[in-house]
Amino acid sequence: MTENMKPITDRGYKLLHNGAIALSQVEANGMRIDIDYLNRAIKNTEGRINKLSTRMQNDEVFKTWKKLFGTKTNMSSREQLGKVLFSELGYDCPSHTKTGKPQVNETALNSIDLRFVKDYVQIERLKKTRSTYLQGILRETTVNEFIHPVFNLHFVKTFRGSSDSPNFQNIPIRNPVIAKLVRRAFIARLNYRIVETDYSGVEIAGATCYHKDPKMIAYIENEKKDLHRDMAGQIYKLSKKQITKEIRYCGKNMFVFPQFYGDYYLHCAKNLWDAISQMKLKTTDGIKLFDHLKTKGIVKLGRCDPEQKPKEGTFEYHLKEIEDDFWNKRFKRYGKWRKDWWYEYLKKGYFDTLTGFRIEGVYKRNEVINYPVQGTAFHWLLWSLIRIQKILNKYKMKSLIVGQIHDSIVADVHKKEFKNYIEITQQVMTVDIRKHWKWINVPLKIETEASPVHGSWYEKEKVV
DNA sequence: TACTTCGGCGCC
DNA sequence: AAAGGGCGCCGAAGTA
Repeated sequence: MTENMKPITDRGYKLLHNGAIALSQVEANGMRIDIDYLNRAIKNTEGRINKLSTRMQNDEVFKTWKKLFGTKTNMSSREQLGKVLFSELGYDCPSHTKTGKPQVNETALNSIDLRFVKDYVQIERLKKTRSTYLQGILRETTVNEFIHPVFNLHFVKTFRGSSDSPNFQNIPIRNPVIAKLVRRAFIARLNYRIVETDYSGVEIAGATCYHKDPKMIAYIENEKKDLHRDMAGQIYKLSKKQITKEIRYCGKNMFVFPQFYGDYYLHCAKNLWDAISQMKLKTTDGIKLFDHLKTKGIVKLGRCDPEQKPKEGTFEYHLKEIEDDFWNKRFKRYGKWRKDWWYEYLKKGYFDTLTGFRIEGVYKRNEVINYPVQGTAFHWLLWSLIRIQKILNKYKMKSLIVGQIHDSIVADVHKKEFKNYIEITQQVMTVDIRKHWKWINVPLKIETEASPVHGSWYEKEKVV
């Protein structure tokens, strides 16, 4: 256990006890791996890396690099690349690390328009894929072609779980090309299909059990209401009809979630503003967002200097107003909870989760607000996993739980048990759990995705 | 050679 | 008043 966490109720203790037993079975089950595919994929990736590498070595920038570092030249050294770009070639260094060195991450590199730099970013992405994933999974695959990832319950200070050897919880999914390259290696057993069941919006629901804000409850209960869309509309001054999927995405991932995690308007304003050009945002009627905002009187982001008050009429000023409105009007009760929860912690020196644990020690405000929510959300998943596995065992079903990713359960489901498995997860994760924890004050929803029989994890598709 | 720290990046 | 929460794994560079 981490030093500052302990169960303070019988239920809390039992959850971890039964959770450890359940996860040990998950580990023993393991997931089937296509070794032949992995070997092919490694070779292919190798080829792509070599091709890019050759092109880079013929580039003018590389000559400068070699002049600077001679025999010490290492094309995968970010530090060296930083010196080449920011000291030698005179490009602007947008930011520095906490130890004062130039930051050479993807954001910084994307600001430089050179083929050499684009090739570098691409090659690093492929190397990450090769080493951490393709080779990393192959290394952990046993002679009978299974991996058995470890699922820990006692390392994470928020009461979440973690996974290692290999880490089952960070397999690529957002970049579709990389996702396919890696996930194709995870395959279903013969006559089985891979089924992944996610709790949707679980942290928002978890938080609602603490703050009990009636407006948030309404958002969750009413299928027609959509917080991310509403915020996107307020941010970019749009009507519901004008909001595209991309614009909603920005509202969700650059305002709503960051705000819940304790971010503030300056950071949000900058991201939301940059997204307009980077994602080429347009309304559903094809109007560029910059043009649209101009008609509403906003033409500038503002200086985004934390030391200075934002000027009226700027986008940052607008975001400051939205943030105020968000916490003091729209979700007034939630905003009050955050203050009360923090001051209560300052008085007592600890805080308790609804699932029966105490977290003691020195924490920052954002940690005190986030830990109970993150932990509670994971405990819902863990409780469900234990219950589902018990049912699978009790009825001697062939289907097996093979992994857990914080708010989702991955199983290898026998083709004849598919419908049954869906019913079990639905019952346990949305109905039974609310009988176990009476303080859950919002409906819980799940989403299921499944691969074809004999398919790979990459091929999963929504089950309706 | 073995170990640690840092920065980076994959995921929720 | 402060100003994004949580992981694990990799390679580079420094140290012993």
